[in-house]
Amino acid sequence: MLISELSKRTGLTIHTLRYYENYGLFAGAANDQVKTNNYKQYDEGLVEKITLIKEAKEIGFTLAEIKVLLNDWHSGDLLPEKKVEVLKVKIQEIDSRINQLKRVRKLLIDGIEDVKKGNC
Amino acid sequence: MLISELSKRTGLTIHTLRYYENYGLFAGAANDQVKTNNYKQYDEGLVEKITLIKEAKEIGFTLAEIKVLLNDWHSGDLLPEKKVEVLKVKIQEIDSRINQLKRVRKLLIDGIEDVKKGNC
DNA sequence: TGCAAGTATAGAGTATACTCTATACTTATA
DNA sequence: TATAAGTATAGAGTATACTCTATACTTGCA
Repeated sequence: MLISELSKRTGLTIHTLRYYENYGLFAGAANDQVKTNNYKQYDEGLVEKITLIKEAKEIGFTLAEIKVLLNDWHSGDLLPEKKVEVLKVKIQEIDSRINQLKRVRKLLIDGIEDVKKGNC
Repeated sequence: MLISELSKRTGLTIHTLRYYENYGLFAGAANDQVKTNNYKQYDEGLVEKITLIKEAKEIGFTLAEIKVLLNDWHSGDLLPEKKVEVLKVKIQEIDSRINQLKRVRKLLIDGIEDVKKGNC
């Protein structure tokens, strides 16, 4: 598909997609058969990949972190044990974020109690 | 206390503290008795307040959101019911963040299974 | 064929949140 | 009393992640 369809499918603007492509998060490829233009084709699988990028960003990973993760993942030279390890580290990061959110959640719950008791 | 101590107590640099103060997240006050300088005094309670700011930032709230929250909180004209409501909204935001993290966590767990099964 | 719409590339501009520098004044200490 | 360290203010610079503009070429459709 061309970039405008990729944009529709992912909900990201063409500008953002081009920014991500230049950043190195993914790549389209011009069709060698077509000599008249340099239009890039993006394949189906990218939709899921970009959805993952969006999700990772929303939970607080930076583009730099996401890039490393994706590149490690797709470089053939990462052994299965290494892949499992990479995932486990990310899971730990997520767990500590969840715990931090729970701590703040508790502070807010306590805040409600305080307000109800007229303590503030 | 003066700004350098506030910096030590909160772990934020003097620059960052001044940035936050200019941004309107809190304020120190010069001592009227002292005419020779304009050094600002920051009181004890600020340490906790700034710790809260740090925590809120880490879980993804922007300075703008934090400012609104703090200002609402300390403006006398917020009724207790309103305060409870503000807190409940923030708790919901935290809950949806936790759920998003759990979704991604599950993706990663599935990823480990896939690697172990040799699916990728 | 004309022309609107799509694509590519390069580069400028923006928002957020710092981070650093310069300048000037004040305080503490050897 | 010099001088190093601390403080205040203003403003410039930086990093991240876009977002927009300009330019030029290509394609699709009336």
